[in-house]
Amino acid sequence: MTDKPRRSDASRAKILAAARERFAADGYERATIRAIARDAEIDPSMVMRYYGSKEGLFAAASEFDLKLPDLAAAAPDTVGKTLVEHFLDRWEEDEVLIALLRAGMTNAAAAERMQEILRGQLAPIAGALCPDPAEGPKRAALAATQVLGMAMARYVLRFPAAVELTRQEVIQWLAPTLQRYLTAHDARS
Amino acid sequence: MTDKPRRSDASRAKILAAARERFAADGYERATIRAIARDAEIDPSMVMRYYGSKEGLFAAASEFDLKLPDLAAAAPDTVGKTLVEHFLDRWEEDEVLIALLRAGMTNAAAAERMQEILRGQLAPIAGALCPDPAEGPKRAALAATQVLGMAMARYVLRFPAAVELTRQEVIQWLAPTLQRYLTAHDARS
DNA sequence: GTCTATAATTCGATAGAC
DNA sequence: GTCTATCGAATTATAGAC
Repeated sequence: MTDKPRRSDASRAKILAAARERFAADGYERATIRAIARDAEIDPSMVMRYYGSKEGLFAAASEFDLKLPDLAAAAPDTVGKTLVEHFLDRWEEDEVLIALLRAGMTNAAAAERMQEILRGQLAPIAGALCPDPAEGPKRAALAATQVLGMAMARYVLRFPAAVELTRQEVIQWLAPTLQRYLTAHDARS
Repeated sequence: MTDKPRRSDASRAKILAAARERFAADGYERATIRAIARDAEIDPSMVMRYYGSKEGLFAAASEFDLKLPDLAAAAPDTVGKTLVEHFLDRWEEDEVLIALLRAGMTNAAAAERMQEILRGQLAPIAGALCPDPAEGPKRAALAATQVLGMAMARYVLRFPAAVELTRQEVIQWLAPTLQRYLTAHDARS
């Protein structure tokens, strides 16, 4: 499947890096191909040539792997804590998640990509953790509401009180919530 | 403070209603003044005349009152449930909250408006509920992460598993979370 | 592969007749 | 108050020279 390396691979990588930054910072519509090209020190027409259209560029720039750890292997009662710590790291090391979050609010392709990640990467693990495997999608969605809500308040909307939370505080407050969403036998436990 | 009714009040109201719909459905940048005017069956130049600019129109269309009930009066252990029920109603009856959520991701004025609502309307109540009144902003921000995250997943991104949750399920899963964020003595209780 | 030039739209905003 | 006409700027995308 892997093509032989093209001579333009360096340019393509620079474009993708610049695109991720711009989409993360400005959202889909405000991030212009011109600005991305300027950041990448490349002619705008090259971006079109390589990725066909703005949508194609976004699709390429928004591929993402959650890199979830093997939660089943860890102690069952530390699932929530492990997950919060993992997401804190991912939010802060990779701007693609922020880009998806910002763009997903107004761009259908971005919203769909988030759905794919949820369904393909988080739901299976949730199904393995919760009492009824059939509830995987539901448990994953619940966990996503809390994780995405924190990301939005802390990294996008930048509510002062959410930004000022220490890493430890985020972990301590959110871990029990995720633990319950993913492992509780029913909502009232 | 109240000016005498202008002859154009009906037009202004129609514009505001159309603006709320468009901003909620499309976000700030994709919602055009031309489209809003068309929906309101009014000339686009009238919108500019009445509200000065697109930003002015958004500011007028995004005024919002959470209409929070008097939580201190209710039974202390039903605070979470009461709050989830209230927000479910507000999300579904008033599109301004969705508009703010969508627009807040790329528009600074919208994000600021959300901060005002959090600080002015939710934080005081949180301060009255939690053990240490000084923690009002922090507790309110935590509650907001969960409430906004659910709204995003259910009404904006429309994750199937989040959309399919019944009203009862949303209440049962989220109520204990909000209860803990707002009333727990510390994160680990 | 790279760049210039430009097509084709669309937008917010303004000027001015009536 | 209402509308027509239009400006000026910005966008994605394309055609074609080198």
